[in-house]
Amino acid sequence: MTKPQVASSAQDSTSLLVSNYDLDATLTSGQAFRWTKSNDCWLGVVSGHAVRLTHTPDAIHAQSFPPVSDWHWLSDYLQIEVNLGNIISTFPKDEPMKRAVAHCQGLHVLKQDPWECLASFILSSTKQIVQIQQIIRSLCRCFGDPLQSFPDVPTQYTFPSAEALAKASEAELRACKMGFRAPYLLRTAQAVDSGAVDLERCRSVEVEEAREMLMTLPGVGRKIADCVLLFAYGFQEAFPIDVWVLRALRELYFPNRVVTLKRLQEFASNHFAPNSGYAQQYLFHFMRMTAGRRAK
DNA sequence: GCCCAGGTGAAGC
DNA sequence: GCTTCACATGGG
Repeated sequence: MTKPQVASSAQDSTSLLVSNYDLDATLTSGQAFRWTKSNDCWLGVVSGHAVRLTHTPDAIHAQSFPPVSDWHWLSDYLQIEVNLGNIISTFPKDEPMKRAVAHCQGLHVLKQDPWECLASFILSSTKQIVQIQQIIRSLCRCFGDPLQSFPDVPTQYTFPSAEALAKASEAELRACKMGFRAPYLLRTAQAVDSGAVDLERCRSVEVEEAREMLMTLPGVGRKIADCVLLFAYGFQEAFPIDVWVLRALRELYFPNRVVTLKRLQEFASNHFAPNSGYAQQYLFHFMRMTAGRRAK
């Protein structure tokens, strides 16, 4: 629920009323890579706005630069209207899922810009989250546009457009330390910029067709496609399986058995339906938060 | 030095 | 079809 807004006048801040929302868990769970925290205040860029967020028990307080009269872009990004209780009630009532839910109170799945999400996850393969953040920071400094921002923070940059990256050279991209992912990002940027692949079209087709479209892009396989389907397009049935989730499925659901990735993918989309995407994100965050201290 | 990280694509059976 | 391997880079 948002506070009633005065439609005509721009405001530099607002409060979004929330219940059962954990901003820290949401912004640190490996969905989005550009948020930084200092003094209990999250700083990021959403829809071309520099944003600062703080959290109290019943509200997320937001500041925008420049001021705006409509905050829908932010409440949509944060998915504050989503009722977590309803979603969690659809999870399987098994022991692993109960433990994951207990560790992830208030974790929401964001709704991000498709291009930013796609490009970010192309850069994510076999990288730790801190390194993905470093690469993307460097990419935004080199190819994004400097943003009018709060006077007391470093310059913020927009996420570079497909057009901007399509014009870059592979060597310039490699200078952002993305290694072998550089040609993937470059060729994908060119495909999106040229219109060969239309990211807007994924909004109006079924999940299978959207996944097929995304997987035609270089550097985009099943896992990265599923991340974009879930984190940008809101397909709740997507279930990205990375090394952490693979570990979760094998250790918690199929201990001492040999199960192929394909078989696990089939199991997951049935077992965790209809909100498998949320379930996946809870398992992912649970595994990372408890790494090294989980009883096997 | 080693192994691992929100994988993918190509080459080999 | 399935398995194996190279691919850059940095953290632990």
